[in-house]
Amino acid sequence: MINSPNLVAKEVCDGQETHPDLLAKAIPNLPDEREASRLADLFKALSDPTRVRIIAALLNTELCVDDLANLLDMSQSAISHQLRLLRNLHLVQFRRSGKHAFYRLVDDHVRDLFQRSREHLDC
Amino acid sequence: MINSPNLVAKEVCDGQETHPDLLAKAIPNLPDEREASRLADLFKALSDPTRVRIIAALLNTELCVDDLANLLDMSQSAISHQLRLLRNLHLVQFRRSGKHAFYRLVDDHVRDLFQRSREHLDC
DNA sequence: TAATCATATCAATACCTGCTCATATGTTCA
DNA sequence: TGAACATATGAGCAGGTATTGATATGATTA
Repeated sequence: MINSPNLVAKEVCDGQETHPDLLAKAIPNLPDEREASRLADLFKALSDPTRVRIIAALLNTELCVDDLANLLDMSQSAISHQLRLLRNLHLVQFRRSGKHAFYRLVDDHVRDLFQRSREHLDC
Repeated sequence: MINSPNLVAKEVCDGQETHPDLLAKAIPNLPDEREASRLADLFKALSDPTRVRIIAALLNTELCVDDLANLLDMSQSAISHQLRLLRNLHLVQFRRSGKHAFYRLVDDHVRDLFQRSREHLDC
Protein backbone atom coordinates (compact mmCIF):
# COMPACT_ATOMS: atom_id res chain seq x y z
CA MET A 1 0.00 0.00 0.00
CA ILE A 2 3.00 2.26 0.29
CA ASN A 3 2.52 3.34 -3.29
CA SER A 4 -1.23 2.94 -3.53
CA PRO A 5 -3.33 5.84 -4.89
CA ASN A 6 -5.11 5.92 -1.57
CA LEU A 7 -1.96 6.64 0.40
CA VAL A 8 -0.67 9.17 -2.10
CA ALA A 9 -3.97 10.97 -1.91
CA LYS A 10 -3.65 11.18 1.84
CA GLU A 11 -0.14 12.55 1.60
CA VAL A 12 -1.02 15.13 -0.98
CA CYS A 13 -4.42 16.20 0.21
CA ASP A 14 -4.62 16.24 3.94
CA GLY A 15 -1.48 14.90 5.60
CA GLN A 16 -3.46 12.21 7.44
CA GLU A 17 -0.88 9.49 6.86
CA THR A 18 -0.12 8.17 10.27
CA HIS A 19 3.58 8.73 10.96
CA PRO A 20 5.61 9.81 7.92
CA ASP A 21 8.67 10.65 9.98
CA LEU A 22 8.83 7.15 11.43
CA LEU A 23 8.08 5.51 8.10
CA ALA A 24 10.93 7.44 6.55
CA LYS A 25 13.30 5.78 9.01
CA ALA A 26 11.85 2.34 8.35
CA ILE A 27 11.80 2.33 4.56
CA PRO A 28 15.57 2.24 3.90
CA ASN A 29 15.89 -0.99 5.89
CA LEU A 30 13.12 -2.88 4.14
CA PRO A 31 14.36 -5.96 2.32
CA ASP A 32 12.88 -6.77 -1.06
CA GLU A 33 10.76 -9.88 -1.42
CA ARG A 34 13.72 -12.03 -2.41
CA GLU A 35 15.92 -10.99 0.48
CA ALA A 36 13.07 -11.43 2.97
CA SER A 37 12.48 -14.96 1.73
CA ARG A 38 16.14 -15.87 1.79
CA LEU A 39 16.52 -14.58 5.32
CA ALA A 40 13.38 -16.41 6.41
CA ASP A 41 14.69 -19.61 4.84
CA LEU A 42 18.00 -19.29 6.64
CA PHE A 43 16.24 -18.93 9.97
CA LYS A 44 13.75 -21.64 9.09
CA ALA A 45 16.64 -24.05 8.78
CA LEU A 46 17.35 -23.50 12.46
CA SER A 47 13.76 -23.24 13.64
CA ASP A 48 13.35 -26.86 14.69
CA PRO A 49 14.87 -28.47 17.80
CA THR A 50 16.07 -31.51 15.88
CA ARG A 51 17.91 -29.39 13.35
CA VAL A 52 19.33 -27.24 16.13
CA ARG A 53 20.75 -30.36 17.72
CA ILE A 54 22.13 -31.57 14.40
CA ILE A 55 23.91 -28.27 13.82
CA ALA A 56 25.23 -28.30 17.39
CA ALA A 57 26.55 -31.83 16.94
CA LEU A 58 28.37 -30.78 13.77
CA LEU A 59 29.99 -27.68 15.25
CA ASN A 60 33.38 -29.30 15.78
CA THR A 61 33.31 -32.49 13.76
CA GLU A 62 31.79 -34.35 10.89
CA LEU A 63 29.39 -37.23 11.62
CA CYS A 64 27.67 -39.88 9.59
CA VAL A 65 23.91 -40.32 9.51
CA ASP A 66 23.91 -43.23 11.88
CA ASP A 67 26.14 -41.42 14.39
CA LEU A 68 23.65 -38.58 14.41
CA ALA A 69 20.66 -40.88 14.74
CA ASN A 70 22.23 -42.63 17.72
CA LEU A 71 23.49 -39.46 19.32
CA LEU A 72 20.18 -37.63 19.07
CA ASP A 73 18.06 -40.70 19.70
CA MET A 74 16.08 -40.34 16.51
CA SER A 75 15.30 -42.67 13.64
CA GLN A 76 17.70 -42.89 10.73
CA SER A 77 14.87 -41.79 8.45
CA ALA A 78 14.06 -38.68 10.44
CA ILE A 79 17.71 -37.61 10.53
CA SER A 80 18.16 -38.27 6.83
CA HIS A 81 15.13 -36.14 6.01
CA GLN A 82 16.37 -33.26 8.13
CA LEU A 83 19.83 -33.53 6.62
CA ARG A 84 18.37 -33.27 3.15
CA LEU A 85 16.57 -30.13 4.22
CA LEU A 86 19.76 -28.64 5.68
CA ARG A 87 21.59 -29.68 2.50
CA ASN A 88 19.03 -27.96 0.29
CA LEU A 89 19.46 -24.78 2.30
CA HIS A 90 23.24 -25.11 1.96
CA LEU A 91 23.93 -25.28 5.67
CA VAL A 92 25.56 -28.71 5.57
CA GLN A 93 27.40 -30.75 2.98
CA PHE A 94 28.76 -34.29 3.03
CA ARG A 95 31.44 -36.52 1.66
CA ARG A 96 31.05 -40.19 0.88
CA SER A 97 33.49 -42.63 2.40
CA GLY A 98 32.68 -46.24 1.70
CA LYS A 99 29.24 -46.97 3.05
CA HIS A 100 29.14 -43.81 5.13
CA ALA A 101 28.10 -40.27 4.35
CA PHE A 102 29.91 -37.84 6.62
CA TYR A 103 28.07 -34.60 7.10
CA ARG A 104 29.64 -31.30 8.14
CA LEU A 105 28.74 -27.61 8.27
CA VAL A 106 29.38 -25.84 4.98
CA ASP A 107 31.34 -22.93 6.43
CA ASP A 108 32.04 -20.76 9.45
CA HIS A 109 29.07 -18.48 8.89
CA VAL A 110 26.67 -21.10 10.13
CA ARG A 111 28.90 -21.78 13.12
CA ASP A 112 29.16 -18.05 13.89
CA LEU A 113 25.46 -17.42 13.61
CA PHE A 114 24.64 -20.42 15.74
CA GLN A 115 27.16 -19.71 18.49
CA ARG A 116 26.24 -16.05 18.64
CA SER A 117 22.55 -16.84 18.93
CA ARG A 118 23.33 -19.30 21.65
CA GLU A 119 25.09 -16.59 23.63
CA HIS A 120 22.17 -14.25 23.16
CA LEU A 121 19.90 -16.74 24.88
CA ASP A 122 21.59 -16.04 28.20
CA CYS A 123 20.46 -12.43 28.26
CA MET B 1 20.20 -44.05 22.29
CA ILE B 2 23.47 -42.66 23.53
CA ASN B 3 22.84 -44.29 26.88
CA SER B 4 20.82 -47.23 25.71
CA PRO B 5 21.83 -50.73 26.83
CA ASN B 6 22.26 -51.62 23.19
CA LEU B 7 24.91 -48.99 22.60
CA VAL B 8 26.72 -49.70 25.83
CA ALA B 9 26.84 -53.36 24.91
CA LYS B 10 28.44 -52.49 21.61
CA GLU B 11 31.06 -50.34 23.29
CA VAL B 12 31.92 -52.92 25.88
CA CYS B 13 31.71 -56.09 23.86
CA ASP B 14 32.91 -55.57 20.34
CA GLY B 15 33.77 -51.94 19.58
CA GLN B 16 31.26 -51.82 16.73
CA GLU B 17 30.00 -48.35 17.62
CA THR B 18 30.40 -46.39 14.47
CA HIS B 19 32.73 -43.47 15.23
CA PRO B 20 33.47 -42.93 18.93
CA ASP B 21 36.21 -40.40 18.24
CA LEU B 22 33.88 -38.17 16.25
CA LEU B 23 31.05 -38.61 18.73
CA ALA B 24 33.38 -37.51 21.51
CA LYS B 25 33.87 -34.21 19.72
CA ALA B 26 30.16 -33.75 19.17
CA ILE B 27 28.84 -34.53 22.63
CA PRO B 28 30.19 -31.48 24.49
CA ASN B 29 28.32 -29.15 22.14
CA LEU B 30 24.95 -30.81 22.42
CA PRO B 31 22.29 -28.54 23.92
CA ASP B 32 19.82 -30.02 26.37
CA GLU B 33 16.19 -30.25 25.34
CA ARG B 34 15.33 -26.89 26.83
CA GLU B 35 18.15 -25.02 25.14
CA ALA B 36 17.41 -26.65 21.80
CA SER B 37 13.79 -25.58 22.05
CA ARG B 38 14.64 -22.05 23.07
CA LEU B 39 17.08 -21.69 20.20
CA ALA B 40 14.57 -23.14 17.76
CA ASP B 41 11.94 -20.69 19.02
CA LEU B 42 14.27 -17.76 18.54
CA PHE B 43 14.94 -18.76 14.96
CA LYS B 44 11.30 -19.59 14.39
CA ALA B 45 10.46 -16.00 15.18
CA LEU B 46 12.50 -14.95 12.17
CA SER B 47 11.57 -17.83 9.91
CA ASP B 48 8.73 -16.11 8.08
CA PRO B 49 9.10 -13.39 5.41
CA THR B 50 6.43 -11.20 6.99
CA ARG B 51 8.15 -11.27 10.36
CA VAL B 52 11.51 -10.65 8.71
CA ARG B 53 10.06 -7.53 7.13
CA ILE B 54 8.54 -6.42 10.42
CA ILE B 55 11.86 -6.75 12.21
CA ALA B 56 13.62 -4.94 9.36
CA ALA B 57 11.11 -2.10 9.55
CA LEU B 58 11.70 -1.75 13.28
CA LEU B 59 15.50 -1.73 13.07
CA ASN B 60 15.81 2.05 13.42
CA THR B 61 12.45 3.24 14.65
CA GLU B 62 9.26 2.37 16.38
CA LEU B 63 6.07 2.01 14.34
CA CYS B 64 2.40 1.55 15.11
CA VAL B 65 0.38 -1.39 13.82
CA ASP B 66 -1.25 0.61 11.07
CA ASP B 67 2.09 2.01 9.87
CA LEU B 68 3.37 -1.52 9.57
CA ALA B 69 0.25 -2.75 7.80
CA ASN B 70 0.49 0.06 5.24
CA LEU B 71 4.23 -0.22 4.81
CA LEU B 72 4.20 -3.96 4.30
CA ASP B 73 0.92 -4.00 2.40
CA MET B 74 -0.71 -6.49 4.74
CA SER B 75 -3.95 -6.49 6.66
CA GLN B 76 -4.08 -4.98 10.14
CA SER B 77 -5.14 -8.35 11.47
CA ALA B 78 -2.25 -10.23 9.92
CA ILE B 79 0.27 -7.74 11.30
CA SER B 80 -1.33 -7.77 14.73
CA HIS B 81 -1.17 -11.57 14.87
CA GLN B 82 2.49 -11.58 13.91
CA LEU B 83 3.27 -8.85 16.42
CA ARG B 84 1.66 -10.90 19.16
CA LEU B 85 3.88 -13.81 18.18
CA LEU B 86 6.99 -11.62 18.22
CA ARG B 87 5.84 -10.18 21.55
CA ASN B 88 5.40 -13.64 23.06
CA LEU B 89 8.92 -14.53 21.98
CA HIS B 90 10.19 -11.27 23.51
CA LEU B 91 11.59 -9.88 20.29
CA VAL B 92 9.42 -6.77 20.28
CA GLN B 93 7.63 -4.70 22.89
CA PHE B 94 5.29 -1.74 22.62
CA ARG B 95 4.12 1.41 24.35
CA ARG B 96 0.63 2.80 24.16
CA SER B 97 0.19 6.41 23.13
CA GLY B 98 -3.41 7.44 22.73
CA LYS B 99 -5.05 5.19 20.22
CA HIS B 100 -1.75 3.91 18.90
CA ALA B 101 0.49 1.07 19.97
CA PHE B 102 4.08 1.77 19.01
CA TYR B 103 6.15 -1.36 18.57
CA ARG B 104 9.92 -1.54 18.79
CA LEU B 105 12.64 -4.18 19.08
CA VAL B 106 13.28 -5.21 22.67
CA ASP B 107 17.05 -4.79 22.56
CA ASP B 108 20.20 -4.74 20.46
CA HIS B 109 20.60 -8.50 20.44
CA VAL B 110 17.79 -8.88 17.97
CA ARG B 111 19.21 -6.11 15.83
CA ASP B 112 22.68 -7.66 15.95
CA LEU B 113 21.50 -11.12 15.07
CA PHE B 114 19.36 -9.83 12.24
CA GLN B 115 22.00 -7.56 10.71
CA ARG B 116 24.69 -10.18 10.98
CA SER B 117 22.52 -12.79 9.30
CA ARG B 118 21.74 -10.33 6.58
CA GLU B 119 25.42 -9.89 5.89
CA HIS B 120 25.94 -13.64 5.80
CA LEU B 121 23.46 -13.89 2.94
CA ASP B 122 25.89 -12.16 0.61
CA CYS B 123 28.43 -14.95 0.86
C1' DT C 1 27.13 -62.70 -7.18
C1' DA C 2 24.60 -62.72 -2.93
C1' DA C 3 24.19 -60.94 1.51
C1' DT C 4 24.72 -57.03 4.31
C1' DC C 5 25.16 -52.49 5.71
C1' DA C 6 24.39 -47.28 5.29
C1' DT C 7 21.68 -44.02 3.42
C1' DA C 8 17.86 -42.01 0.72
C1' DT C 9 13.26 -41.65 -0.61
C1' DC C 10 8.14 -42.34 -0.81
C1' DA C 11 3.56 -42.24 1.13
C1' DA C 12 0.71 -41.41 4.88
C1' DT C 13 -0.47 -39.02 9.02
C1' DA C 14 -0.80 -35.80 12.71
C1' DC C 15 0.35 -31.45 13.89
C1' DC C 16 1.49 -26.61 13.12
C1' DT C 17 1.25 -21.93 10.76
C1' DG C 18 -0.29 -17.77 8.40
C1' DC C 19 -3.92 -15.63 6.70
C1' DT C 20 -8.87 -13.99 6.42
C1' DC C 21 -13.21 -12.57 8.16
C1' DA C 22 -15.95 -11.28 11.83
C1' DT C 23 -16.05 -9.36 16.14
C1' DA C 24 -14.40 -7.63 20.60
C1' DT C 25 -11.76 -4.36 23.33
C1' DG C 26 -10.17 -0.01 24.36
C1' DT C 27 -9.11 4.94 23.39
C1' DT C 28 -10.32 9.66 21.82
C1' DC C 29 -13.22 13.29 20.78
C1' DA C 30 -17.58 15.57 19.72
C1' DT D 1 -22.65 9.04 26.13
C1' DG D 2 -22.06 7.78 21.38
C1' DA D 3 -19.46 7.71 17.07
C1' DA D 4 -15.07 6.91 15.10
C1' DC D 5 -10.70 5.09 15.21
C1' DA D 6 -6.75 1.73 16.50
C1' DT D 7 -5.73 -2.59 17.96
C1' DA D 8 -6.55 -7.36 19.57
C1' DT D 9 -8.61 -11.77 19.36
C1' DG D 10 -11.15 -16.06 17.97
C1' DA D 11 -12.65 -19.46 14.56
C1' DG D 12 -11.73 -21.63 10.43
C1' DC D 13 -9.29 -22.99 6.37
C1' DA D 14 -5.42 -23.97 3.20
C1' DG D 15 -0.98 -25.08 2.93
C1' DG D 16 3.29 -26.59 5.16
C1' DT D 17 6.20 -29.60 8.29
C1' DA D 18 8.17 -33.51 11.14
C1' DT D 19 7.92 -38.02 11.91
C1' DT D 20 7.08 -42.95 10.94
C1' DG D 21 7.22 -47.28 8.37
C1' DA D 22 8.18 -49.50 4.23
C1' DT D 23 11.02 -49.75 0.49
C1' DA D 24 14.65 -48.39 -2.83
C1' DT D 25 19.41 -47.30 -3.95
C1' DG D 26 24.12 -47.93 -3.68
C1' DA D 27 28.51 -49.47 -1.64
C1' DT D 28 31.13 -53.28 0.67
C1' DT D 29 32.46 -57.75 1.69
C1' DA D 30 32.13 -62.75 1.92
